[in-house]
Amino acid sequence: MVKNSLHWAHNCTTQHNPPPFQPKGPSILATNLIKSYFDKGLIKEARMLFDEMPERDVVAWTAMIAGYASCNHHARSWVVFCEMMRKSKENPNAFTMSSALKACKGTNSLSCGGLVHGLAIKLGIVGCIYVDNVLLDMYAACCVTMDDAYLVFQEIHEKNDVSWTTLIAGYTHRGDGYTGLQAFKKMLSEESEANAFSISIAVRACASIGSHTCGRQIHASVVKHGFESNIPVMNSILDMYCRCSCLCEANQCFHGMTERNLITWNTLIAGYEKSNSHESLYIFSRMECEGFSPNCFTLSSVMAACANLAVLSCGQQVHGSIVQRGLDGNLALANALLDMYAKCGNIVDSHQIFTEMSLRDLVSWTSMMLGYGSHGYGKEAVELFDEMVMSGIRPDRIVFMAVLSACSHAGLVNEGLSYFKSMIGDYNITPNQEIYGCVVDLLGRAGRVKEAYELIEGMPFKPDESVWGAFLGACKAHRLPNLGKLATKRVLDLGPNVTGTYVMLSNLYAADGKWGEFAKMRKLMRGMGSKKEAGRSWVEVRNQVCSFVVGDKMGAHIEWVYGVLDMLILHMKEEAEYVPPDLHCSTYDVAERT
DNA sequence: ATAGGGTTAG
Repeated sequence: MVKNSLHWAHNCTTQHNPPPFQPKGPSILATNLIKSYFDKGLIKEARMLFDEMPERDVVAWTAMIAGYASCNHHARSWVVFCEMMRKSKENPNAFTMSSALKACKGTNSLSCGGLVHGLAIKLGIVGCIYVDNVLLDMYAACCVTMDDAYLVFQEIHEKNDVSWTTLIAGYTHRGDGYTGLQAFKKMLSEESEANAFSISIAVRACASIGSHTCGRQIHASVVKHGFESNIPVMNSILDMYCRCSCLCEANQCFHGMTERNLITWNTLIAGYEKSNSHESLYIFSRMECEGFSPNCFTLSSVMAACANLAVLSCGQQVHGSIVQRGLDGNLALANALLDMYAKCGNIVDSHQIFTEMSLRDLVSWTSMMLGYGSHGYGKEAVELFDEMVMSGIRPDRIVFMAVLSACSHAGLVNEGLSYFKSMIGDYNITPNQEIYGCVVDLLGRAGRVKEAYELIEGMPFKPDESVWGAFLGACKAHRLPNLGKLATKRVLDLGPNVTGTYVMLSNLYAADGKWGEFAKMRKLMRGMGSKKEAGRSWVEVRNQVCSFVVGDKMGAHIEWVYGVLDMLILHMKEEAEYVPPDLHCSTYDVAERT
């Protein structure tokens, strides 16, 4: 009774005569502090303060929801939103909604996002540009198509820069750079001027469709409008040149930048990784000299470069550095590591990384299967594929390619064919040139050349060089020069880039002992002035990678190479009565594919 | 007091 009347008295005084220095209700100070804790990444401190607040209003709740979302703790952000819906007497406002929708986007949860959308309509807070823009973003990120996102976009009465950028990013991030660029052009023609945000994503769109022509145009307008000092804009231009294989321009761009951040370096390192891994590692060392500390992105490109160069000891050093920095829980890095060990010939460590991973994605499984396949463990790769499907991961075209090529190398023809059928029938994946190439290779290696030919004839599109190349390989292996000749004719019909085909055909004649035809073909090739780069092999001797071609007699440290090769041959002989070809004086295989 | 878009890894 006393308590009740006191409570009443308290309410009475605050309502009629509010004391100026003791504001009732939740502390504005505490809410401010929660936000600044999150800004500094002090998540636990923010939570503790929030838990200690005796009263929480919408603003305090929203600060928590927004804080978690901004620190990429999207699931927690959503939990707090749900808690607020149960406990708070106040309704969420537009601020709350946009934060909650950001969390839905972050957890990729369309159902939650739809729920919030419905609630926003019920409470009458759609039409607020902040809410509409993030709704657009959520639908763009969570839906299979852009249809719903575009509906939201159309409904926005006064579209601003953010609406346009979000729309363009929606198309571009799902790989439809073409529509993204169209939207960018529409934005320019309709109302808005380009800003740094829309330019960055438009340049990304150019990169994704491989159009350095469009990219260069936007680069020119960047110079004209004075965006050259904006680092994200310049980073995306740098990335565009790298992805379009314009490494000269990329270099110019990089050196012209007055200010660089870690992403700038990462972009260049990743840009060089595929085409020039040596240079990529050199850029990495320069980056460290200039005082930048590598992160997950840097190290995964560096690891890929080590894998390409097959420098095991280097890769192991980077592995050490990853553990040292506490980054060994990173999924992409673990994927890069297992790929590196496999490509450096160390399938045991590769598999160990795979087993120790607490989380695996499609890339992890694919890399492990490719590793198994290239080491001749076809059966293990097939088992891994089934295990992956059992664990609930839906295979894509690339993982099918991995398992098909593993089957092909291990002679598991019927298994491979059944995966090919399952890919089309169960997963609705239409085979492309590479997949057909794999299946032709699968049949061809097993000597089922006629079936391979029938498969090619039944393809719904024109087979390219890779498909005919696989077929030619089979003709050579099974000594079918006439069929090979026919296949060669078909490749030559395709266009001018055919040096590899001549090499294969000439080797086909050689394998069949038709030295006259062989010589004729080689003469023809010399006349064309074309050169196919010789396939190289390599061994690591005393921490050095020694690379050589078949029949090499004058490479650096060639005596080491032959020493290792002799040792390998000895091992093989002991293992399986293997009879090696005469490696030291191979005459016709100089430019053979490896 | 609380909310928005852009750049890097297979």
